Formats: sequence, structure tokens, C-alpha cells
Amino acid sequence: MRERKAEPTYDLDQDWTEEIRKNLLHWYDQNKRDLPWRESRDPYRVWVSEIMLQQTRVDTVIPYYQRFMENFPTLIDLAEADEDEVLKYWEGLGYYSRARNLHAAVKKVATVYGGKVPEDLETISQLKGVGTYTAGAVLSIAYNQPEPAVDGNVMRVFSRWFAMKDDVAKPATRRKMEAYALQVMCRERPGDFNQGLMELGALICHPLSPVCDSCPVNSLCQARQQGIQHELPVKKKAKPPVPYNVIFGYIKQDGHVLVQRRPQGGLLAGMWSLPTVEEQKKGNDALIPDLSKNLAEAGFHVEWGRVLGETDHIFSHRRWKITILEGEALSVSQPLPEEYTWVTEGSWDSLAFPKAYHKALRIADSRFGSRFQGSLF
DNA sequence: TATACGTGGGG
DNA sequence: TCCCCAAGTAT
Repeated sequence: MRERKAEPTYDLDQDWTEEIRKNLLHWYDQNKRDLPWRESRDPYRVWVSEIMLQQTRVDTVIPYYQRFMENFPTLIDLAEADEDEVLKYWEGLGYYSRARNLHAAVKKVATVYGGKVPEDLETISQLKGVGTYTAGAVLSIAYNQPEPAVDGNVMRVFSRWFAMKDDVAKPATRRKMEAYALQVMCRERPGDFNQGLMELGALICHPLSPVCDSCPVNSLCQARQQGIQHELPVKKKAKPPVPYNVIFGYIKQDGHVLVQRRPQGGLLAGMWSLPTVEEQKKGNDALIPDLSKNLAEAGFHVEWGRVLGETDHIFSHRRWKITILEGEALSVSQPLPEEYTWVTEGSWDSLAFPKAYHKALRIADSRFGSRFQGSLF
């Protein structure tokens, strides 16, 4: 067992605790949604769903989860897959490190743990991409262990139940919430209790307009009693995205387009792209020599042509103002550097591209009138 | 501890 | 258009 750090304990009123468990579980039994990952308690299936659901809406995840499970029905299937295939099934979901970490972790489980997802907190927490929340979620849902699984929903619910004004953006606040969660936890039904908390946050205890009239525990909620449910949770505002000028090179030769795998770390790590340069201050024109230089260092000499179009793409932390520039490869590196490859124009769905590049490829396709038909998008 | 890391939906 | 948000983790 992992040693929990010495967190303060909160001696909650016993009657309050029992009533909240009873009301929450009863409400969950009556109102829980039919979701694909609730059809079994297979630890692998629970695990995949929890990774996909990180910072991602349920409605967005459902089709991805179904496609993923049809193609990788068991942990061994996923462990034996190529990383490019895994990324292809993650294409468009975002936070792509989740997919690479999950794949690496599943391979470790297959080889080191005999294909069985670890059942103890210490071991499962060492797997890539499995943090405090995911460890608690898998252990409670799949293995019925009384571990807290405190996500954004649970923090919102708790901040209201206990009228807490701690900033939920701070890691220390979540640790405090986990201490509360351990106190309130239903030891008989840990998985349902954790899911009930999250379901309440998702269906009733909304961020902006909580439906307190429909809440099964409204009489037990301190924020409601004080009429401050709309003021909670307290959360520090995020910084706005930083604008960047970006150029995508759409470089052709003999009906093929040059594409490049992005580096293994950082933004869109490991995904395919068009050759790209980005800069905060330079204008787009000033960026062209940088792109030429990058390509020359890889052995490509390019003559630039028309601007094919422009588009914007907003990440959580930066905003790309993209110019798509047509180019013709005059001379080509032999052999082709590892991170580059040629794709037949229009056949983009053989590789996994993030959304920003899908936008650009769609613009280029509309220019050239090719009949691009992506299989997923 | 604060920041990087995607994307899409809704008010 | 803008802002907030959504089942977090790694560093």
C-alpha cells in the first residue's frame, strides 16, 4: 500500500455521511447513464475509458472508445499493435501523449505483469499516464477498492457540499479533496460511489447553473444552504492563448506531398504534420527563410509558390495563425530522413494528423479539387 | 508549484 | 468573438 502523506482528517458528522452515501447511491442507481465503458468491469476497458476521459467530454469520447475497443478488444491486442496504428485511433482526440503513454503502459503490463492490470496502488501508479485520479478510478471501479477518484466533477461537488473556497486549480486543493473523499467513501460500493459523485457533477451539479431542485443531496449541501452555489468552485482564470505566426509547407513532387513526423516531446508529439515553422514575433514572410533552412538541413531544396490559404487553430495555451504555402521540391534528400515521408496527394488517412493539419489539408484539397475522403473525419 | 499539453461544445 | 469548461498527467 502506498503511504498517504499526513493530510489532515476531517471528522464529518456520521449521520450526514451515512445519508449522503445512501442518497447518492440511490440516485446513481436510478439515473446513471448507459455508457459503453459501463458494460463490463474489465480493468483494461475501464483503464482505456479513464485515459480517454481525461479533460475530454463524454460525448466526444464515446465514438473513439467504441472504435478503439473494436480494434483493440483486449490488452494483448493493444500491446501488440504498432504505435502509429494506436495514434491513428486517437487522431482528433487531443492530448496525444495519453495514447503513447497508454500504449507503453499496456506493453509493460503485458510483458512484466503477465497481462493483468495491477491491483495495488503502488504498482498501478507507476504506469505511464496513470496519475492519482486514474489509479483511484481503475482500482475502485474494476477492483472494488475504496480509493478516492477526485476529478473536476468531484472537486466541484465537494467545494459546494463543504462550501470550500480553496482554488481548485491548485494541486494542494485536490489533496485536500482526496482526504474528504476517503472520509465520505462508501466502503461497500467504492466504484459506484466514485462514479456517483462524478455523475452528480456531470448531470446535476453543473459548473455554471447547478440544478439544485433535482439534486438528491440538496438538503445536505452547505453552499445551497448559504445560497452561494453559483460562487463555487473558486478557480483561478487560465491565461489566454499566446498568438504565434505559423507556416505550413505543402510541398509537392510527382503527385506526392512531403509530410514530417513531429518530435517525440512537446506539442503534438509523435503526430504527422506538414513541415512547419512557428514564431511569436516574426511576420509570416520573415518565417519563410526559416522553413527553407530547416528543409535544406534535411536535404530538401524547395521553390515556394502560392499561398494556398490561411486558417487559425487554437490550442489551450497557444493560438496558431497559419499560412499554407505551396512548394515544389527541386531536389530531394537521398535517402529520405527518418522523420519524413511522401504521401499520395489526398490519401491522408494512412497517417495520423492532428486537427490543425487536417484543416490545412482540407484547404489544399479544395484548392486542387482532389477527392479527399478521410475515413474518420 | 506552475505550466505544457488538444479539442470541441455551449452560453 | 470570447470565455469557460471536460472523468488529469508529467515535469
